[in-house]
Amino acid sequence: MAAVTNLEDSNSPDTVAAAPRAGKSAPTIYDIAEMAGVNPSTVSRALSKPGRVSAKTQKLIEDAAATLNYRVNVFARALPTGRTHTVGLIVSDITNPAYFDVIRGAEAAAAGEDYTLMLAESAESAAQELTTAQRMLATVDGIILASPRLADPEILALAKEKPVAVINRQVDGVHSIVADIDAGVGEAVRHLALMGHTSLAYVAGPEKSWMSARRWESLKARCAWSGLDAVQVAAGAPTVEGGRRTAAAVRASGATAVFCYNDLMAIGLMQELQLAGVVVPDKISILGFDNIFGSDFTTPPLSTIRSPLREAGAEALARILADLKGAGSDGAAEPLPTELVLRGSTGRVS
Amino acid sequence: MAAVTNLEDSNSPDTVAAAPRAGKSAPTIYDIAEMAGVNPSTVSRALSKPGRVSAKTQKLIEDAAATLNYRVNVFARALPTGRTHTVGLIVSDITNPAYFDVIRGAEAAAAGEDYTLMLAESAESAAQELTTAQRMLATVDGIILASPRLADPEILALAKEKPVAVINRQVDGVHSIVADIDAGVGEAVRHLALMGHTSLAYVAGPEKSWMSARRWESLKARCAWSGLDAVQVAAGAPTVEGGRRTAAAVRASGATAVFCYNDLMAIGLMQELQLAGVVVPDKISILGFDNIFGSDFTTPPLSTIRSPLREAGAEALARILADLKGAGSDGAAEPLPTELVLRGSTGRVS
DNA sequence: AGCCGTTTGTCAACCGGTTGCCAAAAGTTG
DNA sequence: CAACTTTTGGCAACCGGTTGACAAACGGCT
Repeated sequence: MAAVTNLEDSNSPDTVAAAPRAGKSAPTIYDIAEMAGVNPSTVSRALSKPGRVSAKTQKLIEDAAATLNYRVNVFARALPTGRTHTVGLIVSDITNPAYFDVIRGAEAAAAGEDYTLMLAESAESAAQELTTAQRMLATVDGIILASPRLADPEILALAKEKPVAVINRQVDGVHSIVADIDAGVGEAVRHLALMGHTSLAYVAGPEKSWMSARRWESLKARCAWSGLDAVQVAAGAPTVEGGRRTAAAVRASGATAVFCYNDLMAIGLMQELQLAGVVVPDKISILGFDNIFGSDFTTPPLSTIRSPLREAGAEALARILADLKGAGSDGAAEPLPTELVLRGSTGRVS
Repeated sequence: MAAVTNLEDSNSPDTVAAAPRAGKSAPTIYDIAEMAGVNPSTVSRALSKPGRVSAKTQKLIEDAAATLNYRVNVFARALPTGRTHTVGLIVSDITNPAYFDVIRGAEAAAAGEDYTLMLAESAESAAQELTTAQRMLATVDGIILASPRLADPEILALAKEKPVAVINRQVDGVHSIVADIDAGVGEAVRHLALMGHTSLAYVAGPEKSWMSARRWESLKARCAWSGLDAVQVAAGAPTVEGGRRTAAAVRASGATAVFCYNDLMAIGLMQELQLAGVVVPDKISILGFDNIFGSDFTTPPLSTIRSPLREAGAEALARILADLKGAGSDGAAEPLPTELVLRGSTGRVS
């Protein structure tokens, strides 16, 4: 488990000063109370309940707090309130660059609201995801699950404890942030059809991945509509290595264009195919999903369907904060847009 | 310790929109005390001070804790002790894949000791790194700084508060985990000399980067020893984009082989050079550092000097934990080994 | 049994905030 | 100016653990 802390605190990098008080311990609201000549509870209110005390006392207390360089003790605050100003984010695989943007987006949104992000990974394991989530439950105010491998009931159980938002998944009763993959897939299929492809294939990701199934359905539907063939030819771990392993099945399928569950797999597949002498895109076109870091390093650079991951992260965090603030959780927002990023791994059928 | 599969009441009040309901309060040591017929403080000791209570009572208490499915309230514990069982890790840029392994290594080491990792990023800014670190100080037991941009005195100041370990940097008086770059650089220079190169160049990273300076020194020393020319020709942000910007300077230098501060820069440089029609490695050989994810996606695949980042992360965490446990393990361990990874971006001089 | 040194468990005082309840102070109104 | 309403600040009781001091219980020994 790891956390991304934000840094709204504009405390001066005070070189020295440390503790104006003799003792080394940090100043408390009692110190402030004494200095301002009021009761500790008044200090507490001044600092956390805006408007509860008079402007005059407020100023008095804020000044005292400033000169003492006071910072709340988050543990002391969390003990009675249960609130930690922290939101957890669990990703299925931290080495998947696709999560960069999710993390960045959530982090930025958190920082803006004076919240801290706690990051953890589940190593593509549903069991680990569950234990991690339950461990987190004790120390965070809400949880974001990015591409969860958990089953719906488990997610709902978590949501009963604390606000939960899922990314790349649709779970009824839980904030679900999903990209409108139909848009990107539609664009891609149209493009491939134009290039003369008639037989498309899909390489699936993990079987527990809701998004993998969703992508396949979208592709299938679109192909049916366009009168193209579409088959799912393989599945595997959503990694470069996983993609490599599907090469044989893909070749055997005879398809001239193949969609992969994500860019990582697409890259692995392309590498393996090229190793076997298959020219991309002349012999076969390859498409990924996500547009991750490095997807343009390959030769040819990978064509892919871009998802607004950063926005997804920010949106997930915003939903949780809204829940926390008691604001009535609004309905499902409209899905985020996706778009086709055309590079060199797709081309005219030979 | 104990895995906690706690699904409790499965009575679903139908599809209520994410009620942040607190749930029935978690069991406390008071509940355990009552169940076991002892005093709460005895429970506390049984659970945290091994050997302080008799084996009989110990068992009694552990059983009660197990049946109640008890978990300590970390806030309640942290309040009087100040210990949070959390270690912070600050990386300079979370989108740099080089940190994947650092994070993974530290995370694994932490999990093994029942600690939690808190991750933060400083966005390559020394100021932000400092505020982030100071903010973290309040909630972690120790801090790991990966490739810090901070100045030594600032790092030492942090180390005075809580245990600190730095990765990719040498700071006297602070746990410093550095790779033995001389080994990898030596290998690389020997290889290039063999290939006929006589004029090498170095593209530096951020000026505040200790590691960048160190790499340059190592290269310079090695070249002097081998009778080769070596010049630092440019510097820039340690990113793909930063690497691109150095292309002109690199070309102008006339060097036939260039080391880049890291793989990201090497990739950017190579892309820009190729765009200008320079053939790699025929016209110019390129070497990176770190062996990051994606460095083998390029054409030609990047030759690089591999650092044991994962081990570094684990080692840093171990040092901090040792400090925390009071074991004054000061001794600077021997540096971690590096090695040359030869791929396609280096070759015989034309 | 009497004495003495260990264990082992209990009491109570924190750690540093939050918050319900109440009374004093301030502000309004007739 | 009295009666009444609204603010504002203080008191004290938590939140759930940890820990020093101390006494009761225990065990060994003469």
